[in-house]
Amino acid sequence: MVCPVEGVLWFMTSKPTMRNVAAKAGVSIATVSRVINCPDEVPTETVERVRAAMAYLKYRPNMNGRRLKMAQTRSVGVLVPTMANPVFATSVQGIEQAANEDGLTVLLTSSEYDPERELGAVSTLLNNRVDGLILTLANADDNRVIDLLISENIPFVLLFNQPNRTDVAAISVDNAKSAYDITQAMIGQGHRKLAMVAGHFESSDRSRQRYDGFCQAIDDAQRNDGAPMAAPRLCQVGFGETDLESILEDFLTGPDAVTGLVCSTDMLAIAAMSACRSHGLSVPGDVSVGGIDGIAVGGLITPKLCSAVQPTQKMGQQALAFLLGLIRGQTEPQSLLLPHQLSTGESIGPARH
Amino acid sequence: MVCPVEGVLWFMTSKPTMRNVAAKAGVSIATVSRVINCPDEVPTETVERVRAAMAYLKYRPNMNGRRLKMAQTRSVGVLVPTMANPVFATSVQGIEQAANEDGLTVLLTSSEYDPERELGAVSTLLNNRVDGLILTLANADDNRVIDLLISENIPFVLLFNQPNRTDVAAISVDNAKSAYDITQAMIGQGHRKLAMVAGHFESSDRSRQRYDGFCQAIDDAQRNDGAPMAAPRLCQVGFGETDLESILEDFLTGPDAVTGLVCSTDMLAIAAMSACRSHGLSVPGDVSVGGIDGIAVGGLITPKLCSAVQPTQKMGQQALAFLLGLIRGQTEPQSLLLPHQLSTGESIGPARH
DNA sequence: TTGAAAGCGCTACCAG
DNA sequence: CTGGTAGCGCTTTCAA
Repeated sequence: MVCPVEGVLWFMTSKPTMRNVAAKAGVSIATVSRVINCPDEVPTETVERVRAAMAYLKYRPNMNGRRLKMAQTRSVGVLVPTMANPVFATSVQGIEQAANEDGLTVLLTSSEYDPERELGAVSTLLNNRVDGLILTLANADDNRVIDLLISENIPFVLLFNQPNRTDVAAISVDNAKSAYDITQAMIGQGHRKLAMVAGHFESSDRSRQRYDGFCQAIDDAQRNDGAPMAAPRLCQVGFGETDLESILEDFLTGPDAVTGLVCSTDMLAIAAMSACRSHGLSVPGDVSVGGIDGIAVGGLITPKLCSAVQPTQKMGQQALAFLLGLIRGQTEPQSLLLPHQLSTGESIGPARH
Repeated sequence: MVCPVEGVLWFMTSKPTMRNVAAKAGVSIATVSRVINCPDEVPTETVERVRAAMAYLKYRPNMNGRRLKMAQTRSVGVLVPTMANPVFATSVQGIEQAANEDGLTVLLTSSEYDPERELGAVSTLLNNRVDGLILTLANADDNRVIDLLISENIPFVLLFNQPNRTDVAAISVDNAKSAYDITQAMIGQGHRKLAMVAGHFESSDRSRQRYDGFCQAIDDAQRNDGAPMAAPRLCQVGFGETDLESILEDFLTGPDAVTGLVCSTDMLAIAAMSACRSHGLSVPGDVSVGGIDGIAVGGLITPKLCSAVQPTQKMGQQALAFLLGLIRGQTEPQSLLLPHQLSTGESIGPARH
């Protein structure tokens, strides 16, 4: 009986494997493997015969077979809150680009800011035996995901998170400092009544850190420069909130109306500016807005009048490079705080007519 | 000698496998497999013992082993030009969400609008034996990727592409019609001199299709309504172009200056509006701008004065549902044209963050 | 320079 | 209801 695997029937039935290539080229599968992985150790003539067979059969190496055998899977897992936020999306673009250059496969998941889904997503990624992970967590402190990753001893890099503990790898801007600088700049422009617009703290540790910086700046201005600052105010907005008009009403109207809004993120800044206009306020003029994040590389929009900018796509690339170092054991986990660039004055924006 | 695999040493050395679980629970690996895949066929008592062993050992099923064995890998590949464009990013968010609900793993790649990279990325995806693909191609006509996919007989859905051939699955708005409607609306507002701002045709077939619709609308207005239209003008912009100020100068100044710009995409509309302001023009007022795309669900910004909108996140979800149908063989490939909603008047608005 | 063979972790078939 | 077993496609010794 003809061995079906080296016969002809499989041709239409299933995808060609190394066996078929080997049979076609008249060599063993070990040789085919060598041609794929270390062609230098095989005579040119043989290499060519095998390559010809591969081309003829349209052979495609099965990564799953390889992964099962090898220690490394050459894949990385990525977890972000949502791709609907351009900040995260561009960072993923950076990750993907860098991964592509290294021939790594990217497995993508999103949590929608839900810690429960974070855990599930990471679990799936681990089941896939990724070599490492890049994550943006809702809250990086006391996080079960981090405990899990550490206990499983798998390399990971936090992106945008700025955790308390210093033994985990993290790449971020200095959230508190960014907010501090923006607030200070706005105070320098004469603002005395300021509010911060931020996401709920439980779904974004960045929010809380930025709020801290905001308060600190007001406090310092009062204390050191004797500026007659109104107490810092906070407007917390839930993720997914689509319209800030009514939410911001208390802040934008009445005798205690603020003259400036410091926003925790670009998206909130855009939303806030829209809300300002809905209330008949001009931006700038009656009110100023400042935002953190800044979408710079490949630059989309920076619709803020005052912003702390760090190119997020580049941050993604850096995160992958960092992760690679960890995977290879060449680097130790550490917190990397990237400098932000403060840009004041009006920048481009669809928000202005 | 103690069999190392069931001994104790592996504990620190390697990850636990079904063997270890089986040994711990005092059953065979076949039973462990059943507990995972069809617990109903196993007595409750046994199930619990096995589950306990899994928990104790922190067992994690290895998807690569499973994939090697099974016909389906329960993974899908996604290819977009870039995640830096919110339109694609939100669509990926939709795909990821839907995939997550179905327990599918998403492999993400990006082409940066480069056909060469498209082919490489898809090739990698196929090496991973994904069950199907969702792709946004630079140009879906006469595309080697499509030929490859068809010859390999693997299910795929085009997203945003609107190919000539009718035997491939595609989900898109009607590009020509969108541009036609926007242009018509602007003509209705009194504009007689219009230009289209579009990406280079070779890196986006949508651009060309939208330009066709633009020209058609002007032609029809002239022919049927006798409107004294100036000839349609075209400003082609390379992907990644960040500043349209000088590029648009010829269109915005001089005696032949246009009064309106129809933009092929949201991103271009944003950039165009910015350029208009740089030239001292108010938007709207001296000039009007209209854009196609529209980021609606999860909506970021729709900074257009006149736009054709179709929620892109939902499009991603639909694409995955469509793909699932193809994979299961329940659906035939067909082109799905989603309706666009024409929104005129000023709408700058944010939404989620 | 090459090949035979032993698995990687898993599923599914078949026999008990 | 359970266990033994034959691979899935691949890499990697170890011999020849």
